[in-house]
Amino acid sequence: MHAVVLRYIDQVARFGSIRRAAETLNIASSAVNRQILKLEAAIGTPLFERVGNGVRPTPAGEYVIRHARDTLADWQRTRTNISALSGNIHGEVRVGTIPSAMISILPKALDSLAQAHPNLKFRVLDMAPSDHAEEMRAGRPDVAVLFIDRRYRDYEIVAQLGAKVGVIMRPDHPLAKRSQLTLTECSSYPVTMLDDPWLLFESTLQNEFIRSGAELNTVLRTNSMTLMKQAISSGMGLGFFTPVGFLDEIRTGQLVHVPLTEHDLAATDIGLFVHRGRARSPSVQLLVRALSDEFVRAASDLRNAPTKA
Amino acid sequence: MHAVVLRYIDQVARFGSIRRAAETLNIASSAVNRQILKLEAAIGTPLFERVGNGVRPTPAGEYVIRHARDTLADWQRTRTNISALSGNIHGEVRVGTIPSAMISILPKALDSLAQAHPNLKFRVLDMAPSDHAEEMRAGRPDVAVLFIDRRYRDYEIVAQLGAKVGVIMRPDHPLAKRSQLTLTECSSYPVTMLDDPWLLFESTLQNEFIRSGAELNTVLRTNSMTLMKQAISSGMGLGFFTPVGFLDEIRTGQLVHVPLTEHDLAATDIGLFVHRGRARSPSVQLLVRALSDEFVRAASDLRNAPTKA
DNA sequence: ATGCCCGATGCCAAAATGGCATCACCTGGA
DNA sequence: TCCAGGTGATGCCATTTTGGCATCGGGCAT
Repeated sequence: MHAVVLRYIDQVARFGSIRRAAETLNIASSAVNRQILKLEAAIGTPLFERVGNGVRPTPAGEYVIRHARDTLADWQRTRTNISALSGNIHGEVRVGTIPSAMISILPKALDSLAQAHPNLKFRVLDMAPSDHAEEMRAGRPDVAVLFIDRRYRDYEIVAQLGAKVGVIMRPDHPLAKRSQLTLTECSSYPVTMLDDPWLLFESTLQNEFIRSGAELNTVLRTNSMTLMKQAISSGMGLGFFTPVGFLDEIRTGQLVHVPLTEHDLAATDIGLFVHRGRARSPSVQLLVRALSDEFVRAASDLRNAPTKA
Repeated sequence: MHAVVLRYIDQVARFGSIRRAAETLNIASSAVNRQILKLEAAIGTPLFERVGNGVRPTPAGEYVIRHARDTLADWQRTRTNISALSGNIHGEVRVGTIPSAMISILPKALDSLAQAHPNLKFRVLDMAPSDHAEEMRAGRPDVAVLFIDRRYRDYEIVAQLGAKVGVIMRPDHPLAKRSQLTLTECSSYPVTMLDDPWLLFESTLQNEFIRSGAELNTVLRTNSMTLMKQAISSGMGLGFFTPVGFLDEIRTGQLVHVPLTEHDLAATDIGLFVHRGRARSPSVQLLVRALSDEFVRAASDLRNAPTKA
């Protein structure tokens, strides 16, 4: 369908080297080189700046590279859509999400889909929020579960969940009966912290949390969510999370969630984002529907087993 | 840059005939035919259904055709953006608009741009509102001035203007001193009507207006806005419009605008729509900025010379 | 200074594309 | 009913495009 030069410039840009791009493309470097030279001649502007040890895109090149990648990605989606016409839902859905959603909401949704559609693939992006923001701005994820940010204009929020950040603890903890808490009230008790606390909050919220966090008695610091859960369950300390990651434990009374009063933290909601242009793709629709269901279930869980009576 | 087959299938779909497409492409029909056959073989699905007197796209074909057109259009925009890097703002901006905006807002904005950027081209689409909706849904216009409709999710509303539909008349008309009017109050006086009244209103509003309009004493019915203006100015009858098309006349006191009380009609606002994905294109930005300025100016005009004291 | 890796280029083979003539088929009108 | 004029498909050939290989000249790091 598409001219080879699209793949060529994509790879060349990725490696910053014509020869290495040619290598991964299983093709002679001269062929790749010539395609680029021809394209530059056709456009009338250099697309890559020749530096000693390779090439680097010019501003014009950036445009062309983006166009090439957009085109190839759109072609991939087109193929997927065509294949879906004959009932074969396959292809890959890219999902960006916060860790909380990876614990319960996302796995349940994926599980319910995986059974019915064995050919459906998912790519879940677990990364730093700054990269999330970058991905969202670039429009790469098809679906995302993130703290609500209206600046992602290419995405529509199709569901949301009031998920105040709060304190997770055992029901027999001294603070478990409170209806709300401040960070300073927690400072007299041992707490556990995700080793990458910025994973949980938007950049504006990080600062306050980290600032207050510095005064906290952090008895455990880990990047393992599993260990974290075990530690909190065994009474090792408090945890700071939205209730979303602990729906099951809260419902069964195993753990308790008490919201924090700090306004900036409490104001955060989790949203289900769908890329506007791809919302009609069958595979995306399936996932969105499954996630919506989980959002509804989570909301009802939070209502029935409120953060504290 | 792009494989010829993109242009081929575009034209074939446009004409519903391989031979005629080949003709307009100045190429042998066999070449076009073969490209399509090859593509179908590569995808594994027929893209066109062969009917006796030509071809018709299959559902899979519709997807591919749309992809091809999107790709070519995006490539065009990419070329434009690259050219803009060297300070040469050119290219074509597609604008969809209601007639009212064509009278004052749009011409002024275009005029101010045409002087500074002689290479900038505009394509203004004047058509039935159903086609407008279709165009907007297909995401073809880059910029649009339309009655606000939140369903156009690919577009962002960057400016709006409270523009209640009302009655336009000479200041010495018996109704000119009123602060508001109903359609029935107008029925005792001669009125003028645009021959295509649906051009002015969203489909949901059309019905009421036309229904009431049937009882009006329509002394003049024309599709010429110029004649319309002359007729109202010479006292031939009332006109039903937003004030937007009559800003100059209202400001100078030549004409008067009295809003209608009918709720559905009065609730309409005019919005400046920009396609989300193309808002950053220099040419689009220029036009949006110029139109925004005109929106502001129009809003101030409406405030200073209110529809009636 | 000397390898080493880079992109550019000349030469040739291979592949893709296009043009022409022709075939088989469908459709609409005598 | 049949014929005329249209359609897409296909075989054959010329042209164009693309790719592979060897090689050149030039930066860059050791």
